Order: sequence, then structure tokens, then C-alpha cells
Amino acid sequence: MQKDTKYFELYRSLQNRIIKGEFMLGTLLPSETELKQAYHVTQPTIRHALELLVNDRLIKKHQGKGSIVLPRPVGVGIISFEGRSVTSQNDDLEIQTKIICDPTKVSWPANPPFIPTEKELQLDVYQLERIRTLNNEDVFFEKLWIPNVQLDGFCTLNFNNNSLYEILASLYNITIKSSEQKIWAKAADERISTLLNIELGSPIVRMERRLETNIPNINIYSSLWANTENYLLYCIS
Amino acid sequence: MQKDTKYFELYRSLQNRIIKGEFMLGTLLPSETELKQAYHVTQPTIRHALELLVNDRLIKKHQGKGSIVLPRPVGVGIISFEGRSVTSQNDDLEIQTKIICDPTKVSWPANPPFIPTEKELQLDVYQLERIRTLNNEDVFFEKLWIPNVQLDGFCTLNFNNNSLYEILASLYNITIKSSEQKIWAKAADERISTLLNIELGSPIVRMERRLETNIPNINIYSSLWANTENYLLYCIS
DNA sequence: ATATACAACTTATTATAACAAGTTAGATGC
DNA sequence: GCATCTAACTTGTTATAATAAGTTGTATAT
Repeated sequence: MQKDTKYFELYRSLQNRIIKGEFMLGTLLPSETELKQAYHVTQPTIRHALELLVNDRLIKKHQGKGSIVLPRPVGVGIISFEGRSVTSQNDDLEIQTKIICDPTKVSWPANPPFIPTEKELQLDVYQLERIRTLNNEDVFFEKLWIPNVQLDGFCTLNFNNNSLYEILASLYNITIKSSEQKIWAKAADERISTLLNIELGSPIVRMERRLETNIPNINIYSSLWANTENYLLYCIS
Repeated sequence: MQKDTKYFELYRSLQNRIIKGEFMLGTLLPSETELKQAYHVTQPTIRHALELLVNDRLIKKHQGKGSIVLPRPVGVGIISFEGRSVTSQNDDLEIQTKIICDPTKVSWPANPPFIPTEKELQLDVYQLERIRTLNNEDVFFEKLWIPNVQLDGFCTLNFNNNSLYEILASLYNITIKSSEQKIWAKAADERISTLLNIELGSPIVRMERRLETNIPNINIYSSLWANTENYLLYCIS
């Protein structure tokens, strides 16, 4: 749609350069005048592109000063962990990811908790199942659906012990912009108690999430079951 | 800051007119040409204002068609409900709010789940306890802390059956911009099972939330206990 | 040395203009 | 009647231009 416009090209170029680390965090991006000359476009085009970067929280603009490169934002809607006890430091946490089910192309589920967009229905979708462990304790089980938006080689990637969202950001330029969540508590059934190695009937958190990406009308869908006995879920938005 | 600019004035004007219901939902806003003539500004100014409305999710633009007025967006981080069964429509829900503890000025709690900002520590804080019921079923219990940022007459307001966030928005111009959440599941203890009228030990959702407002360094803090047997929590961000 | 003033940057606002591209409804042709 | 084309809308993109306003470092005056 907007892929062949100048401002969008410029936006993607700068986005890439920032994510690849070409500009040091906290330093200033080239000024609008410099960019103007470098990319042979005019000020409105530059400003349009920079505005998209501000929306991505990749830069912050300061009148009279310049555009400061921000640290890679912690993804909105992305879940992380926190120890339940006050003393436990998050730094100690040894996080592992076990892939239960390698990414496979599937068709869309029949009764999804969120209705896929039309654009998504026209695409294949990768399904992925994983368990995350903290200090060797299985903490949550997650099923993910990721629409195949030119995810070349996605199936061959090694997801163990890698942040899925880091991979999506660095390899495919996909970031999470917002999220919708449905949350409830549930007693662990047989399957989950086995998977997470907890007692049958102990309270777990269930979430169904739709993660809106920076690609229009493309979302990542996630179902998760979390054992929150010793760790809790942390989520910013 | 930007209050005396033309695009910002136009933005606020249109925002007000939309919220006040001057434009029917789903209909088209006046075209850019019409707005241009009505407000005596040029196209870039119009477009800048409309862009802010898009960010607010108050309108959606369609090339060649116009700007469609959207239903009032559910606030970021604000929790709403959804029936568990697919058939139940949210429209049927009869929502009530019971204030357990009227707003009172208190001092900051000793071991908060989130560290208050310095600015907040210099202010009083209102504490408020409420239970929300859906179709006469007690669904969640919430404790709220709201820093006293010139909330004149806040204690004398009637919060029953009113959306707290609507009040904050319309009377005090306070809106929620983002949120941090800590989530876990728990078995209901004696107090909660009594409050929410559920069985001892049934799984409930516990959340501690920090809601960032549009006032810099001012947050609203919320602790909640939710019975999600028949309804689930819904939260966008 | 320290404070002030200023020049040279930066981004922000606004106007004007021309053309591209999507949508819609009515006119036209069959 | 029905499909097609077209004219008249709509928003989207991009360029040029002038001015406002915030920031920073240097030169100047005290």
C-alpha cells in the first residue's frame, strides 16, 4: 500500500539503521537538513518518516536539539516475569525456552478468541508451541500464531533460548505496537498440570492475546497458560 | 506547550465535537476541504489535527472516502468485561459499582507493588474501594489509589454506577496513556470469597496495576481481585 | 571567572501548490 | 436491464517557502 512511497522507504531505512545499531543509543540522529541532502527529499517527507519512528518509540524529538535515539523499546504487550518474593532479583533468573512444536504452516483455527483480519485470512499462518522455564521451573505454556508475511526461512530458525520478539524485530522488522488481552483464572486441568508439572487444580492464569504489529492489519495471536505460584506475569502497554 | 497552535485548537475542537456526539458514529466527518473553509486554515493544518484524532482512535481515514467517526474508544489499560460464552452480548450486561469505602485521603502504603514517583510522594492520595457487579453477580473487588492533583470535590462525588475513568476524563481531564500490570492467579482466601461471594479456594485473578496518566509523573494505582468464573477481563493497550 | 548576548544551529508551524490515487454515483452505451 | 465508463468527489504524497521557537556553544562584557 504505502511501501513504494518515499517517506516509507526513508522510515524503513532509518528503522533498519537504528535497530542494526548504526546510531549509538542516546546520540542524535542526523538533522533534518542532513537527511534531506542525504536522501534527496524535502522536509515534509523527512518529518513524516521521523514521525513514524517516534510512534515506534525508536526516537524522541527535541525542538532545537534533534532526534535522540532511544534504547530498543520493551515491546508493548510482551510478557516478562518477576519473582514473587521482594528479595529475588530478576537478574538471577535463568530463562529458557523449550519449543514443544516447531513452527509449522497451519490453517486458521475454527473458533478463535479474536477474529482474524481479512488480510490475515489470505495468508498462511505459522503455529508454534513453547514452554518457558525460569530457574528450571516450567512457568508457562504458550501457543502462538504468526501470519506468514514474507517470513523467509522462519521455520528453519532456532528459537530455543532466543526471544521470539527479538528475532521478529531484528530479522523481519516486525514490532509489537499494542495488544488486546482476555484474562481469566482457571484450575489446572490434566494436560496443563502435566505440561507445567504442577498439581491438578492449582490456579493458573489463562490469557488470549492479540498483539498488533507494525504491519497494518497483521497481528500475532497468543494463547497462554501460566503457573504463577512462584513467578508473576509482568506486562507493559 | 502546544496549546496555542492552530492544529491543536482544531484537534481539541473536533475531539470535543466528536465526544459530545455532534457527529454520528460511523458517519463521515466533514471533508478536509470543508474543514479548511470552516476553520480558515490550510490542508497541512487540517491533516495534522486529523492525525491526532486517528491516534486517539476517534476517527479512521479512508482514502477517497473520508474520515469515519469511530465509537468512543475503550481507554488503554482500563479493564472491561466480557461474557465467557460466545453467545452472550456485552450489551446485555448490567454493570453496577458498589463503593465499599468512600474516597479518603490516606498516606502512601508501606510496601507498594510499584514505587511511587517523587512527585506523587509529595501529594496526598485518595484511596477508594469498590466492587463491580455484572448482572447482580459480584465480579471484582478493586482498591484504587489516586494522587490528589487538584481533584477539587473528588470526595463528594457519587461514584456508584459511574465509570471512574469517565469522571476523571470529563471533570478533571485525566486520561490513561499506558499501563504496567503484574498478574497472577490465586486461590480465593476467606476475605475475598466472602466479598465476591464465591467458594473458598476457587481460582481468582490478582492484578497490581500502575496506570500512567496524561499528567507527567502521576499514576493511578490499582489492586484487584477478580472472579472470572463467568466473565473474563478484557484489557487493551 | 562569571554572567550575558548573540549567532548558528536545531525542530515546529503554517501556507501554497500540483499531482496521485481511491471511491462513488450518475451518465452512457449496449 | 445491465455493465462500463467517466466526472467529481475524497484523502495521500511531495515539493517549496517563510517564519517561529527551542538549544547550544562561543564571543563579549563585566
